[in-house]
Amino acid sequence: MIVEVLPDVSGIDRTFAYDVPEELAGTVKVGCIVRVVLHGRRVRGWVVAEVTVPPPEIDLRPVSELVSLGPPPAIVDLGRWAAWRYSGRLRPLLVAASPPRLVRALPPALSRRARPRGTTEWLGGDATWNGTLEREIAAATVQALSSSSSVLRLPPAAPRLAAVEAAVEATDGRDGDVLVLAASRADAVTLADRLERAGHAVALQPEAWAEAASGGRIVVGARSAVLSPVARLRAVIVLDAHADSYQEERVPTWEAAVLAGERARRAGVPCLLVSACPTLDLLAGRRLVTLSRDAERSGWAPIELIDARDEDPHAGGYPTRLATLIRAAVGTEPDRPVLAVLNRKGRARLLACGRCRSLLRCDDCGTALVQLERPAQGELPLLHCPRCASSVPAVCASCGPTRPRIVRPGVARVRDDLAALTGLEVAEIGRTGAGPGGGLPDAPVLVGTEAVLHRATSASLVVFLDFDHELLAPRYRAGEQALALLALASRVVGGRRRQGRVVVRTRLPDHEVLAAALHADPGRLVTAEEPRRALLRLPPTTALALVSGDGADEFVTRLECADRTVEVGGSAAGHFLIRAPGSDALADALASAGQPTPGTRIEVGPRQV
DNA sequence: CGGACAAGCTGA
DNA sequence: CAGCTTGTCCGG
Repeated sequence: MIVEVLPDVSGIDRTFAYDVPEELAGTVKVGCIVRVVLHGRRVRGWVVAEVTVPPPEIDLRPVSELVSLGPPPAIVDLGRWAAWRYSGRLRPLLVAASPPRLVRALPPALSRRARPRGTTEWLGGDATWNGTLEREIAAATVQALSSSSSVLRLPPAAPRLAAVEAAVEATDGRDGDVLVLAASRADAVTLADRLERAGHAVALQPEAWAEAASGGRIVVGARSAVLSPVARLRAVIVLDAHADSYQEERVPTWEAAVLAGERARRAGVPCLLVSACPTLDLLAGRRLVTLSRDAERSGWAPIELIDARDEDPHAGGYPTRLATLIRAAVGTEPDRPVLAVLNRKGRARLLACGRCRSLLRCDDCGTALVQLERPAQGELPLLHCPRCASSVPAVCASCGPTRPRIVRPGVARVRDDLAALTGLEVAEIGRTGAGPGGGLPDAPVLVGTEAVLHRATSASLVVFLDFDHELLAPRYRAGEQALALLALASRVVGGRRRQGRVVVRTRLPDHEVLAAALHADPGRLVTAEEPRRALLRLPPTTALALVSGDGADEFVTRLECADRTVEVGGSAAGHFLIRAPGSDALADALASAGQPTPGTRIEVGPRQV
């Protein structure tokens, strides 16, 4: 037997043929991790194919050793598809699909145990929900599962466990296992724990890789679990499918929700995407199932707007109403903290009119304008729109020509300002640090970047100190990402049922993202966003890729010769934005340009555009 | 990636 | 021209 082996060596992007010796003949299969001698080195690699015709005039070396079991053949194939779809190498996908530690043999498969119906406990933060909502979620889940590909819109604070259990139960008649993806490792751990306590056998990925492969368990994990070795699937569920964390940040920049759809399609099983705020990309080509208006409303927190245009520009700091709201929340719920969320550090500054303090935005597309150069003495500055690439003089929509002022919260000052304003202890928390024993600091008010929303499990109030940085971020998905933040905040405070509140300080109180959250109707953002995307020819109307790095120039030149369906736009120095009519056309076009030279980065579905 | 080997540079 | 660096090629 002869096999093709892909070495686990980062610089090598091709396979080599090896001979399988007699003693390994029964055990070496596609997906296995083997050791081979390559160029005098002993390296690991994956068996990616069995070959019937040996390459001519090469005396083959033998496979030295079987190192570990690896992804099943169907996952090797899925990895190949993803490498094509995201114009990258297969190796990173096989790394993600492989067990974290060596696996020599699989544990026994679990036989299915019948669980008595109706005994499920609703645990943890879901305790305040009554049974009516769970029944509505279960019915919607069953309805969604009747389509091969659907989006279930569940409000942020709704018990996602109800949807997972309903899906498990509804597909009980079929053979195989349910695969559930969660947006973060922490979420996956929590979900696995709750499912186990409800009596299910669970294989948490990646550590229970072998258990997932042997079958009979619900397979739960974060992004990479979409490549877990489930031999027989009966459904795939992606929770919080809108989350950015589902996209791999290194190239190839594959998206777990996209792979989940393809995996389910190949297995002929339903793929259910669950999200409080489905993006246009998720909705494209899928059936949308929603709850009743009442049920959806109950899962979003009430949003309170603070119009920053009303603030006295000379007073500085935050308005007193903010202090009132924070003190009230601390007073009524002293055991849950107040979270104050600051926009990410180092983001672009916004410009506001020096007179009326309203933001200076592009007349054509609404993007925040930036000031690239200092104006000449006595002249009004020229402002630049990063999206339209046009330059306009500084003119305020309501007061005419104006001298712009930079709006940026003094990052270091915010904590002191809030402490002075509220008279409460305010602690600053970052992505990791602070707090004894890795927990959150024990202060009634916590300030940090959006990471605080991921780190705190519960809060009485979430305050977005300057939401305009999210609303107007120079990325086409800014609106969707901003709504996702409001959804996350709604979940952390527990929606309407837990009397949680979300306060948003903004100069754009009529923005459709805020309207969507205020009305607990994410569809409002979709309606507003759809025509804009079509007009500006952005996804899902088109598919994008960003080519950068050393070989970008050369690669893009070859691409333009090889394929006429794509459109190449240069943007920042050395970066090229590639636009194609769809993701398949994009992948084919990029593949037709041949192998990019080392140092060329191809980011399919770029996030920062 | 990392070893092999060739071409290029330096100093006596 | 030995001895070293730098660059390019290629792997079964």
